[in-house]
Amino acid sequence: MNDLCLTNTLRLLQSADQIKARLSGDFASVHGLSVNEVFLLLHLEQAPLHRLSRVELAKRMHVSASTVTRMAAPLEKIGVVARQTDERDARLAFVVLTESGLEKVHEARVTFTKQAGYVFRDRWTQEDLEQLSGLLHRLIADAPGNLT
Amino acid sequence: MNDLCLTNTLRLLQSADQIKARLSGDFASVHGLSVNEVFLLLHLEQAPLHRLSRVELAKRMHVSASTVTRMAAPLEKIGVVARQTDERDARLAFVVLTESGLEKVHEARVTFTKQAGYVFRDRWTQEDLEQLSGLLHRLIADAPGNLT
DNA sequence: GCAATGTACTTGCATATGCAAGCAATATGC
DNA sequence: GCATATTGCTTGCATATGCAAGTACATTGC
Repeated sequence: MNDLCLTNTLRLLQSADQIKARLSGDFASVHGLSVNEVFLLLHLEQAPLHRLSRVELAKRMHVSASTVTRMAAPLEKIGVVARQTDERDARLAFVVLTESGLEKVHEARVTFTKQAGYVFRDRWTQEDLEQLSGLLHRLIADAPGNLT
Repeated sequence: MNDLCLTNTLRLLQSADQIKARLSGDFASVHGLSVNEVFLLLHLEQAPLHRLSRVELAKRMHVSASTVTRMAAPLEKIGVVARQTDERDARLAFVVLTESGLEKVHEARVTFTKQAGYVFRDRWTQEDLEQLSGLLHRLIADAPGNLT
């Protein structure tokens, strides 16, 4: 039982590393973005008003606040996100998706979908996929920022 | 169908990030190792003669060769791995697990198993776990260096 | 046998990231 | 209301990592 938990955890992490390695090449060449940058944009896309505070982004991406600060800077420079302050709380500095950023994330989603298709290309039935989807959902259902 | 592939890929990557974040704290405090270092040791543990060349390690870990070179250095310094050359091919520089390294990896496996138990702690039946195990296995079955 | 090519590893440089400290604004206790 | 604590963000420093170039060795083609 516990060994099965270990097996599953190892397989999950190894699968993720493998998939991430495949994705990173594509995003870099097609969109000039890293996998993590695409995830940041996806989080903003699904957020109300297409914006999130930096700490909220950090929590959802499982990175530190400083990482979000530093990831946002170049994304601002290329115009896909902007900085927005809150009227009530001057500490808050939202990261908000721009029009251009919304386009970018739609393009990235196409690439992502295509690559995701390759990952499961062989011998995966609709039923298999739904089964996996359901099981994985249980791992992230309670966490904030589920992108699915 | 393709959307299901995307959903699964997103969920897989998000689950992995979440789990990795949980693990990293534990390995650091309990063993003084990073998650990636533990994976390196696990790869060596399961390899014939408990050793692998640096490029082989790089492939299995989905990192660059230079990363392996640099990861091995501090691990050598603390004595858990050693460098070993090949008689036939002087280019090869194996990373080999020492006795101390073997102990370390057994300890780390205990921690890993415990944390893996927490990940699946609630409402996961034996059958659920076996189902997930089987599905994830198909994602990494063909890749070299499956740790399970 | 030797030149050309390929492979294994290392290193310099650039980027990415976490932690701890610092700063500014808000919230809390009294 | 004011001192203290907390929160959100940024920055300095250390570590981690990839890419490209360099080095040493092996393999191939002739």
